[in-house]
Amino acid sequence: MPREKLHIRTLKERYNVGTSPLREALSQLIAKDLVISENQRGFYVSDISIDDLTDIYQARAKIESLCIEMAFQKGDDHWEANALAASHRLNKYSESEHIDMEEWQNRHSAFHKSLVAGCMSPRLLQIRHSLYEKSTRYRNLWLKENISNTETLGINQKEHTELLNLALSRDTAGATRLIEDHILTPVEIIKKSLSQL
Amino acid sequence: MPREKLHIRTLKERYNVGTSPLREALSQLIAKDLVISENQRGFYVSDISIDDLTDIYQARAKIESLCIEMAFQKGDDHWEANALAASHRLNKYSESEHIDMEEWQNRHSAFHKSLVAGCMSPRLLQIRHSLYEKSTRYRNLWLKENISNTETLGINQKEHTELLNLALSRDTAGATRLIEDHILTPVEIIKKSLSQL
DNA sequence: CTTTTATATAATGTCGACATTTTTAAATTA
DNA sequence: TAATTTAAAAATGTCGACATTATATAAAAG
Repeated sequence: MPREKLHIRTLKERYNVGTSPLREALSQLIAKDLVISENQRGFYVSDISIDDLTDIYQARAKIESLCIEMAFQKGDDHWEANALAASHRLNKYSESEHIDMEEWQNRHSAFHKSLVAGCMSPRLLQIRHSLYEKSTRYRNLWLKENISNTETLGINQKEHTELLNLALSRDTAGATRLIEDHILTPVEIIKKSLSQL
Repeated sequence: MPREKLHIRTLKERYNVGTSPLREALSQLIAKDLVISENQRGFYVSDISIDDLTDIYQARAKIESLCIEMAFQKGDDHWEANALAASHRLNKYSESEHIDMEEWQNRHSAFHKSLVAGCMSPRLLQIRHSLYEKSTRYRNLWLKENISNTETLGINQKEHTELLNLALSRDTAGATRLIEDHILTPVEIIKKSLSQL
């Protein structure tokens, strides 16, 4: 849980590893902003907050928008084809009878990834991925609320097909506006979940 | 040097530390993309390349542009005042007799930082800083070329004052165009330095 | 002479013990 | 009783030794 102390001794026993690998693992989590360390005072799970939530999602929206803008400039036939394929996979699964949330998430993120891939910038894509990972704890709150909410999933789906059409017609202004809204949509719902904790 | 092997034994002796702190230091350098590690095969200094150079600088240009755009929307009186002050400090030093490159760099980055600070997004500013650090090895090549080049420094200075004016008049379109050019200017020069290595 | 195999050498990564620092608890003092 | 000091306990971070893996060298086979 956020702000929870991470005792070296406990973690060593839980994962059956020594000091070195454990501390290196924690180093990697620090790089992902999931863990915080104070010198000589140990490790803690990073805190979460509404401010942090909004900052991350706004940054994500802007970065995603930027990647899409660049992708619309540089994207070639293969980019279009891959986006079309990813959209199809997501569409089919969203219409299926029983929806496994993990599989849906995979296809969902694969679709968005196929769109931004056209920007051809390893660094921007890396930044985008990093922000996505940082939003995971908040996204999980959204998933718990909407695990069986078919209505919001339907709206979501409409936005995806619209996004694909905007991509194929290279409507940059429309796409950037839509994607920013699309990403920011869950924020208000998550805010409520957060204040209930 | 890029691609150089980093031997644990050698580093331990050089810095008089044990295994653990050394490996954690290397972990931090890996997070900064300055070091690469292959499992059971040790650590290496990250490679540099023209592709990487252009990618980093283009990403920097876009992120800086984004931060400025947001700062122009959200910036208040204090933001304007701080930018004005930072500009003044940079201006005065650029006109001074003897220029110490380190001090110039401090004032230079402080000026740009004062502009983007208005965006009020810790995450975006963190991303920006991270990219700036990643460009350091390439920037050093530029500095070696232009350490005593007063002409390029003069052009640079004009752009800075123009940027401040655009900020005070909230000319977003003009500022984003200028800042992207401003950041990308050194790229061609660095490319030449790189191909000479 | 080249390629493959076996051996020796060197380097990496992991572990548990130890020294240092922080935290908790008790005792003393105001 | 509250605050400060002192002592005990617990946790962190560092070190050097050891086991494992990769590399370099030498021998053997084709």
